[in-house]
Amino acid sequence: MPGFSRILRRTLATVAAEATFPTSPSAAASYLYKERNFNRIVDQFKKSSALDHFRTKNGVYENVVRRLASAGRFDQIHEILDHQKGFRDIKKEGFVARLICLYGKHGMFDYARKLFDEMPQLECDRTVVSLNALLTASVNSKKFNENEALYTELPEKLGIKLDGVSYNVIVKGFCESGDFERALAMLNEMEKMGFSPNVITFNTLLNFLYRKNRPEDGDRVWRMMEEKGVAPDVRSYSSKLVGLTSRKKMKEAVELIDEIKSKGIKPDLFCYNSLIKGYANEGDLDEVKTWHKHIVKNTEYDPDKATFGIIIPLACEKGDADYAYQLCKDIFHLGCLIDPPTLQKAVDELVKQSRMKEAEEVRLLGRNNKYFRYILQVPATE
DNA sequence: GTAGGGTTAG
Repeated sequence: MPGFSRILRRTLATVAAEATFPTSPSAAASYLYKERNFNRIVDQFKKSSALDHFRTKNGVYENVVRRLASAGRFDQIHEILDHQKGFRDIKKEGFVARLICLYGKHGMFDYARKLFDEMPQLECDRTVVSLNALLTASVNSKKFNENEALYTELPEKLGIKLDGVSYNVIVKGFCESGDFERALAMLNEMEKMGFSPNVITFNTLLNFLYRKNRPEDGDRVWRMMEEKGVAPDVRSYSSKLVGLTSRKKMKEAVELIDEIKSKGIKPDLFCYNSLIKGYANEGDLDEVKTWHKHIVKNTEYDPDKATFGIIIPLACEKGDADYAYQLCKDIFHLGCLIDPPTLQKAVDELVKQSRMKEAEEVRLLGRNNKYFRYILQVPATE
């Protein structure tokens, strides 16, 4: 009875976890990454927060808050973040800025604002750092347009001067709300205030424009960046690549890859995946295979979830079951994440071609995935 | 410790 033994093992593991209450910050963190029960997570998170070093581990905070948010457990997000007020770090602005951002990432702007307003009572100084965190929270909560006062009136009211970071957040806000003209106007505004747009400012704009299919405006900003003597980095180029590949300008995209290299910049997985996506959109399985091989052989990167998510559906569509099957094995060999629907497509294609043994194998790989147990359907064999 | 890419495990 495999089902029963699994339940038994899980129960024993839980008992063991409770018995060996993690007292070191990193043990506490790794417990929280693994724990699946939200009530236990919240409880354990609050206890762990008492450990000084635990509170420096932003990764666990991000992870736990994100998981709670995707389960809609916003009360519990507030519960664990509000609990942080009981520790001395709450007097440190950087720590509070982190909390403000955490609220903002999941649409909880009102909580972010409340915490910002409470900072004086918490004996925590407010500078441009926490103001920027609040601005970021309003952008991430998509409340940017409603919150113009955050960058117009609030700085003056508190005697805080905006800095370059602030302007980059404001530019992002206008991009997110689709207002390219105001985003551009903000470049002039920031220069007037003595802050030069940097590569982050330009990348924010380029990413928005090329992704939203506005290549002419993208190229305009690119020229502006060159005029200002700001050197593009790999992220600038990968935005430009998206602009080319989404318009199926594959020849230019490949040339751009060479240009990147000639500048001494290493194209990263984002670049290669966008190239592969372009070829996949054209249904060109041969080119997709070529670039997949290129990643494996000539770069330091491993194909990732995004790569497989593009290639497997195409391989299935083209009826190349061998390739799809090989890719599925690669996923588990690399221990990488994959969307269940993608994997299901591979199973379906194998079944369609009556390759039941391989279909079953992929199904089992899905079930034993180290990150997640996928329940994949494969018709029972007679 | 606040700013830029595509996802993210209930």
